[in-house]
Amino acid sequence: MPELPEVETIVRALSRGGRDGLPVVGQTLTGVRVLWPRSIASPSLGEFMERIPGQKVKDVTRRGKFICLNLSSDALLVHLRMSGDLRVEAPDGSGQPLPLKPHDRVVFEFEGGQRLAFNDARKFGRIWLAQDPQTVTGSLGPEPLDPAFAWEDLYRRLHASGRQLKPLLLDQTFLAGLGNIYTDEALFAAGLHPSLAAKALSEEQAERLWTAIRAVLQEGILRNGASIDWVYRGGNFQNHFRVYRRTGLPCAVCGTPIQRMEIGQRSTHYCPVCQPKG
DNA sequence: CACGTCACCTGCGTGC
DNA sequence: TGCACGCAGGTGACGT
Repeated sequence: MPELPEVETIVRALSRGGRDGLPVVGQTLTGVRVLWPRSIASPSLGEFMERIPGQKVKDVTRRGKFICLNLSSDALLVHLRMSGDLRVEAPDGSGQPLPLKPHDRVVFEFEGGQRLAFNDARKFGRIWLAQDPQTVTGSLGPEPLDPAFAWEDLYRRLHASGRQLKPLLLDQTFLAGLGNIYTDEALFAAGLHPSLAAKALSEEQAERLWTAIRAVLQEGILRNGASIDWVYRGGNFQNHFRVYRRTGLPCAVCGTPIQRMEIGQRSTHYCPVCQPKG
């Protein structure tokens, strides 16, 4: 499911409240229930459950598509992959434990009865507990919205690659945070064909791509992400897609039907006129 | 190194 | 109605 804007939306809600109304920052963990052990990537299940109780959530940050809950002595990292989500719940006042929802995989319990549920229908999501978050996120590429990330950096990295634009932009070690939606939208906004060789881009085209990537991510965040199908809650960027899942519909700029192709086993949507190959 | 293929999973929409 | 099939926001492990 979630790409950078969806993850950022969740991080902000966990920090300040929002979405579910309840922040987890400042709360102290009392324990964790693991209903699908494979959701825990590292350490072992036993160690994971042992190290959690007593740790307080200092703050919640994001690196690429990873959610990072910074605890008293560890970092709790969550990757939602395709269908994961985090849900904060307050105790209902009855004194009874809150019921689980379908596909709840891991439930964190806080002092005072509040909970944080990791829900993941497809079971692809993973959770890590690490002293140093870098051991998990260390190989990620630059943050596209980092003020220090300049268009010249993108240009240099594009020219260091022998790959096509689409698979390259999806590679998290190249740039952290883009997924299938925002890659297609960014390439459209930049007027670049998804199968262009990254090396072939001019400085001007690289700068356009840099601007486009940042603009679509910012717009996604502004709209609280995209909610598609049954998975994500709250965002409305899906109502503003210009190419993603719009196969056959007219391009908003030129009216040409949007086309769909496969690149690297991922469906790719583009306007054949606004995004020429040449 | 770049690329293709499969694996991991469940649920939903479509069409027969 | 039932069922097969294709498709889905992601990544990691392989083999070539």
